[in-house]
Amino acid sequence: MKTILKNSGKMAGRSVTAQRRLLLELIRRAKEHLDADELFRRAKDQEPRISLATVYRNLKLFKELGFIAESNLGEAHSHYEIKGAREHHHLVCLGCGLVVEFDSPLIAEAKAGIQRGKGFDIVSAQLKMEGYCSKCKQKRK
Amino acid sequence: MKTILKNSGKMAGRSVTAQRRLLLELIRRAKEHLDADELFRRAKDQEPRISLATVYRNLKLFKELGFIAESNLGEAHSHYEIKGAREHHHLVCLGCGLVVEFDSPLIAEAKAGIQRGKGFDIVSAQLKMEGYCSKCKQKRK
DNA sequence: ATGACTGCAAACTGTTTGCAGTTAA
DNA sequence: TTAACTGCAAACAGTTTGCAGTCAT
Repeated sequence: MKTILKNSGKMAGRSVTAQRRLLLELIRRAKEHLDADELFRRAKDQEPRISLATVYRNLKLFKELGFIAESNLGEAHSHYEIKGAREHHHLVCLGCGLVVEFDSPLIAEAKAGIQRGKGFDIVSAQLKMEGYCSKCKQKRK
Repeated sequence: MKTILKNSGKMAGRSVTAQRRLLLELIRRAKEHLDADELFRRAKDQEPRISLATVYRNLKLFKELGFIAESNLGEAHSHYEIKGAREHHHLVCLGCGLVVEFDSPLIAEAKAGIQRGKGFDIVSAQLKMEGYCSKCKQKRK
């Protein structure tokens, strides 16, 4: 975690604190997408004095620095995850809340097209599809 | 608006109230995406006694019935719009907040692929891209 | 007539902020 | 040393809910 903090040219003027190391480490380790509250709970296990405000402040910072990605999966609150090499997208079941990740080369293609067509410099693309999974599809009939 | 309310098979058990007619009409008329508060403000012009709670309750209902689509464009609150024939997507500028709508046949293609591959019954697909518009691209250098 | 709907105010949830003390550089 | 960061508590914005009265059917 030190690596990611130290290596980024954008980290200029930002301190590497114990809280930041811990939070980034927890986000990296997490298999699923974490929300702020879950991250807070996990952080508190190891550092009981950490505050929720610090979690929010640093999530915001990590996002600005491009370390993590934010996604709004239907619910009221946001989820976060480490920005990996491959961009992936979300398929959410409206019946049971199941979230499936997928990737599609078509999205990258669309991105390139839009970039060219609209003169935008695109930083991230996020596709969210909603529907019913095979199980819930049955029940609805 | 009566039409949309009356014709839907799913409208069973739901009353057609003046507030619902008004809200749906306002959403339909709006060119841009409305948020709950803006919709409330517009509704109040014509029906001063309407409450914000009613706006929220009905937005939720309209969404359940499939009349409108919800989108989270980076900000804290949601935006709504009538579900039209053609699905469109959003390109948001991180610099100035500009929102551009676009459509891409590739998305429909991706949808079909996922539907086949994952056994999902897909109801909606929403692609959000973030980046910097040509103007903001300049300023950042 | 009666269940669905509304307005109102109060409650809640997720997130942000002011401040005084602490820490990384 | 000092600007950046933290914890705490209080403030906020957006949204939801309980209740008593009103309206659509």
